[in-house]
Amino acid sequence: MKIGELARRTGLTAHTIRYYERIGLLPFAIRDHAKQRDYDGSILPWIGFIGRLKTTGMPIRDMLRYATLRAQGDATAAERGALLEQHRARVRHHLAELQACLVVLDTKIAGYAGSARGSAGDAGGSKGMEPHHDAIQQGTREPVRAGPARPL
Amino acid sequence: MKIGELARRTGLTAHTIRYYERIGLLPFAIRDHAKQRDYDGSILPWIGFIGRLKTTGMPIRDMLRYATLRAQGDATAAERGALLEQHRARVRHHLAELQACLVVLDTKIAGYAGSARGSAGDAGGSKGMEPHHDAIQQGTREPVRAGPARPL
DNA sequence: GTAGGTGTTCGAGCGCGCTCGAAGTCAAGG
DNA sequence: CCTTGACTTCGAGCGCGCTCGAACACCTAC
Repeated sequence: MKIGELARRTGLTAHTIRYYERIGLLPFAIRDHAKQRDYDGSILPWIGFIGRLKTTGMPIRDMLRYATLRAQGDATAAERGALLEQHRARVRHHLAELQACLVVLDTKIAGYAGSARGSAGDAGGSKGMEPHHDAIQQGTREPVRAGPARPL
Repeated sequence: MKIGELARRTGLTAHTIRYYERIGLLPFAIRDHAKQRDYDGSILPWIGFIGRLKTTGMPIRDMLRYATLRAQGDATAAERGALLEQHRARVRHHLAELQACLVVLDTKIAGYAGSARGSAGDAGGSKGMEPHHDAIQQGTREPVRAGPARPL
């Protein structure tokens, strides 16, 4: 399999695949007579797993650590397991946060739906807002004016 | 409330708060006699909400859109509602993805735990891997060698 | 009066994860 | 033979979301 087909099958771009190889996230691919990368199917599960780590927000440097340990063989299994367990804990935490945020979002949206016609006012529950780090206690109403939003 | 206290209460840095004001995500704060920003508590729920949008992965430009609509008053309520609904759909989708990934992670970790001592081999289920975009069908085993991981 | 602490503006820089373009090589098809 | 197209390497550039430092202003306490 050449890089183009691998790209098609993984949803990555050829550029990205080469980039992953460059940084060591993918093994150095065997080249054919014309010095082109020649993949076999065994790379696919690994790329799939990388994709899942990425989806769950693992930074590349951690994936790299995992990949490196993997390359070192069975002796590193325990460390790899620990790494994944830490990651899982982070993912679970994030998941819980997301669920909490979803509830707030639901409330907010319900507020907008409720005030469908006529004076809308402050949609959704404007209390119980949690800050970035659980630091907000006080709460009145959200401000109505926002600055003259530059195009960024 | 001066910017330092607001920073403490929100978990943001003063730098970040100024940045948010600059780009229009926070309203232009009233300045006191010494031209220092003087906040009242009404900003807190808004910052809290921004934090939640951020947690759920909304890009700043979308928050900006929301903030701008908000600034335009009740007439934009419907559009704001739609915006949040779209966002909610994305968050739900992402949540589902995360949960699926968590299952895979669990399996993998169970595999590492199972092979605690002795020959570890390929920990976790090495089948059923989904690619980045559901494009991988084929699957054998993950590669063992990874390139000489450059420091990136 | 002076030191310390907190604030101000401005613009540059950073870390991440790609993304892209240039210039060249190679093989197959008409 | 010549075109087409997929590949190669290399290095620069980008979009995002901050992050930081410089140089200066101001208030308060000693």
